[in-house]
Amino acid sequence: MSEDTPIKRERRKQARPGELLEAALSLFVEKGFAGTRVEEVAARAGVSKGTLFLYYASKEDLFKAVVHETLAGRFVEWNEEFDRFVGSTADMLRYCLNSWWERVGATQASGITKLMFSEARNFPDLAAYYQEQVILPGTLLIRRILQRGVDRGEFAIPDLDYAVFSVIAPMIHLQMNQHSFGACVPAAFAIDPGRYIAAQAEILLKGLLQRPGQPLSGGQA
Amino acid sequence: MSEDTPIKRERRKQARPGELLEAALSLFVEKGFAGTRVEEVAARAGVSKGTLFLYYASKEDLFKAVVHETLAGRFVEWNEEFDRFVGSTADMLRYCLNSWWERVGATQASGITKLMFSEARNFPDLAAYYQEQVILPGTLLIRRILQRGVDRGEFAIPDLDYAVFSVIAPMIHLQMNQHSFGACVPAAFAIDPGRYIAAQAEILLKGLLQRPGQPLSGGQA
Amino acid sequence: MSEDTPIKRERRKQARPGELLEAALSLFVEKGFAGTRVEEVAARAGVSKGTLFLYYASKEDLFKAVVHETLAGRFVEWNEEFDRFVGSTADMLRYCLNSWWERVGATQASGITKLMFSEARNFPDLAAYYQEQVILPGTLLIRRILQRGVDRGEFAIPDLDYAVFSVIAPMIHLQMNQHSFGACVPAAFAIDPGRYIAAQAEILLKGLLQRPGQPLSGGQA
Amino acid sequence: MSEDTPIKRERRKQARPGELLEAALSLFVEKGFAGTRVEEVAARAGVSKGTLFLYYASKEDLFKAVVHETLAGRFVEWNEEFDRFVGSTADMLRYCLNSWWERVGATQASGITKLMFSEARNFPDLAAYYQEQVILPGTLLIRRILQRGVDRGEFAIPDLDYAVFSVIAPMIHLQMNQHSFGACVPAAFAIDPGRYIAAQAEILLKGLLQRPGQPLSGGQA
DNA sequence: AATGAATGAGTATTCATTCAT
DNA sequence: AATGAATGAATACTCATTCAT
Repeated sequence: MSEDTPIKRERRKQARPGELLEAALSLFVEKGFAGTRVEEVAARAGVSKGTLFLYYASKEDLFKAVVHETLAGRFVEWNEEFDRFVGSTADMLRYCLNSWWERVGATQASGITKLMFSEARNFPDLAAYYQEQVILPGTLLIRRILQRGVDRGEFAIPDLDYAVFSVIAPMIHLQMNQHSFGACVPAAFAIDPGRYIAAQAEILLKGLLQRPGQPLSGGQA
Repeated sequence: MSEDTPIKRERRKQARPGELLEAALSLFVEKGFAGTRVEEVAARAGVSKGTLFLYYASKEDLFKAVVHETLAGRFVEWNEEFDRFVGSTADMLRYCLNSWWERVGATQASGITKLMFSEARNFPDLAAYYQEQVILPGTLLIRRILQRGVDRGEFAIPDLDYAVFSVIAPMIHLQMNQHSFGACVPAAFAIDPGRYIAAQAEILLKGLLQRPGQPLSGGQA
Repeated sequence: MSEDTPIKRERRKQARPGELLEAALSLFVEKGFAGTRVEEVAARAGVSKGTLFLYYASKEDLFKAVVHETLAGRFVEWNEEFDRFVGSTADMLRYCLNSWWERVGATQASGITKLMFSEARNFPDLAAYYQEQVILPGTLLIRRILQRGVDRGEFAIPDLDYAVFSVIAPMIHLQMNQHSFGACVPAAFAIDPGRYIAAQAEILLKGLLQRPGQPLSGGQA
Repeated sequence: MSEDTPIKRERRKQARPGELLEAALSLFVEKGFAGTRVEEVAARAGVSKGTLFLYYASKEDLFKAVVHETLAGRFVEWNEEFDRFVGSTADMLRYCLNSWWERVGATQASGITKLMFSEARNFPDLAAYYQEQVILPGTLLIRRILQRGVDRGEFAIPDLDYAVFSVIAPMIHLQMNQHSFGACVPAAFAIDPGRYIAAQAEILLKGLLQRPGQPLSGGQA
C-alpha cells in the first residue's frame, strides 16, 4: 500500500479507457446498446460505475468511443499493403478475404459491424461516421482490387460499382452470423468460417474471371 | 346506429391484432425492441395501452408474435412454387432472387431479418424458432434449387452446403442495409435494389454454371 | 331459446346478487380485498364483469354488500333462542360454542370475521357497522349467558365485562386460523375444530364455575 | 465537514435497512400489504424510491424482511428465560402473558401477527416460514410451561396439545383487535390491555389448576 | 339486462447519472 | 482520481370502471 501503488495506479489509470472500451464492446455486441447496463461494463472492466463516468460522459459517449476506437485509420495501412501486392488479382482477392477474416472477422472488431447495423438508426451521426470511415474506404479498397483485375484483363465485370457487394456481402454475413444466431443456436447449425470463405471465394472468382474455365492460379485453399 | 353498428365492433376486434402487429413491426424496425415503447405501438395502432395488453400479454410476446406473423407458413407455398417451375435453373435462381425481394425485401417483413440479427442473443428461444422456421427452410429451398442445377448438369458446385450462402448473403445484406445505413445516410450512397440484384445474379450464376462462357438463358435483366 | 328463456332469465336475474355475493365472499376471504379482482368474482358467479357493475356500483360497494348480507339480523333469533334455553348455564355455554361453530365457524360466514379483522382499518365505516351489528350484539349475548350463570350461583366471575373475551377469543382464533394458516400449512399442523372447542370449553368452564371440583353437568363432549 | 463526514455516510448506510423496515412495518400494519405503496415506505424512511430497491429487491422481499426481522431468534432467549424461572407455574404463566404483551403486543411487532393472518394465503411460503419460526416455537414454549405445571402437580390438563390455545387465543385476539377494530372504533369500545390480560389470566389459571379453590399464589394482578 | 372491448389512472421496478465522501 | 450510495425520470403492466352494442 506504500511504494508500488503510485506506479500501479498510474499504469492502471493509463489502461482504464482501453479496459472500459473492451468491456463495453463485448457487452454491446452481446446484448445491444439498450440491453447493456453501464454497471455491467464497469464491473467487467474492474472499476466502479462512477469511474466509468469519469472517462465517458454518458453511455452514448461510451458507445461512440467504442466504435471510434476500433476503427481508427485501419485502411491507410491496408491500402498500402495492396499497393505493394505482387501476383494475380485472384490471389489478391483471396488474400483480401482471408486477411479480412483474420484481422477483423475473427477478432472483437467484428462485433462493431454487428453493432453498427443494429444501432445505425438510433445513432445517425455515428452511422454517417461509420459510412465515411469504414464502409466507403472498404468499398473503395475492394473496388480497386476489382479494377486491377479488369485492367489486367483477368476479370470481366459488367457492373463494377455493384460487383463490390459480391465480395462484401458474404463477409458481412459471416460476421453478423457469428454475433447473432451463431452464438445461440445448436452447434449443428454452426458455420465453419474457413470452409465458408473458401466456398465463397471459389464461386466469386469463377463469377468474376475473364476465362473461368482456366485453372485458378493459387488454388482454392 | 342500426345495421352496421353490431358489425363495427366485431370487425374492429378482428382487425386489432393485425393493426397492432403492423404498428409494432414498423416501430421495432425503426427503433429496435428496447427503443420502442408499448404505448407508442398502441398509439400507432389507434388504441390505448391497455388494449394492447388485451391482445398480447407482454412486450416480448408482442415481439414474438410479430416475428411469427411475418413468416408463418410462407415456405410451404414457396416450395410448391418451385416444384412447379419449368425452365432453366439459372432462370429459376433469378426468379428466386427477384421474388425474394418483391415478397420480403421490399416489404416491412425485411425489417424482421434485421431485427432478428440484432436481437437474437437477447431472445435465444426466439432465435432458435427463427432458425428453425425461417433460416432452415430458406436454406433448404435454396439448396434444392442448386441441387436441381447440379442434377440437370447446369451447375458445377464443389461445396453445395456452403454454396447456399452465395445466394443468401447478398440478399440478407441488401435487407440489412435497407434497415440500417440505407435509412440514414445521404442518397448518394443509396443502393438501388434492382441493379444490386441484377449484378449479384450475374456474378453468382457465372460462378455456378457448368460452362460459364455460354450465353445465359433469360439475360441479366 | 324461445319459451323458457324469459322464466330462466328471470330466475337467474333474481339469483344474480346472491351468486355474486357468494363468489365475492369466498374470493375476498381467500385473497383479501385488494388481492381479489372483480373479473374473478364475476367469472366465479358465471356472469361478465359488466354485469357485476350493474348490481354493485363499485368493488367497495360489493365488499360492503358482502358483509351486510352475511350479518343481517342473526342476533335477534339467537337471543330468543337463549331466552328459551332450559338447563345449566354450563350446558348453555357449551351449546353456544357448538352452535357458533356450526352456524358460523364451519360456514362461509366465518370468512367475514377474517375479512373484517383484515380490512377494518381500510373500511372504518364498515368496521363501525360491524362493531355495532356483530361485535356488540355478540358480546352482549355472551355477557347475558355469563350473567345468567352468576345470577344462578353457577359461575363466579370477578370481571364480567372482560370475561366475555375468554369465550370470544378462542372462537375467533379458530375461525381466523381456518382462513389463514389453516389453509396453507401442512396437515400436520391442522387444528381439529371439534377437539379444539371441547378443550377450550372444558378449561373455560372450569375457570368460570363456582365450584370447579364438582362434576360438570352434561359432560365435556 | 472534517471528522464526522466520512462516518455519516457509513452510519446512514448501516441504519437504512432498519429505517426502511420500521417504515414498512408501520405502513403495512396501517394499510395492509397491497394498500402500501413502496414510494410511501421510502418517503417515511426519508429516502427515495430507488434507494429502497437498493436494499430490498422487491416489495414482497421487503415484506418478508419485515416479518423476518421482527421475530429473528427471539424464542431462543425466551426459552432460556423460562428455564431459569423459579416459582409456581401459575406465576410463570402470568409472567409469560405479561411479557408477551410488553415485548410484542404493545410494540409494533404485534402488527406482524395481524399482517400474517391477513396475508397468509397470499404468501404461502412466508406463512410456512412464520408457522415454523413463530407459531411452532411459540406453541412449544407455552406447552413446556403447561407441562411443567402438570409435572409439578400444579395443573390438571386433560388435553395438553389443545390447551395451549387457551393461552394463545386470548393474546392473539388482543393483538388482532389493536390493529383492526381497536384502531377505528370509538374509545367506548376500546379494550384495556392490562385489565384484559388480568381477566384472562384469572379464568385461565382457575381452569388449569389442580385445586382451583386454593388461593392463587402471586395474586391476580 | 347483459356483454366484453376499451380505457387510463395507478404502481412496481429499472437504470443512467450525480455527488458526497 | 475513485467510489458507490442515492436519485428520480422513464416504462411495462394491472385492473377497476365505462359504454357501445
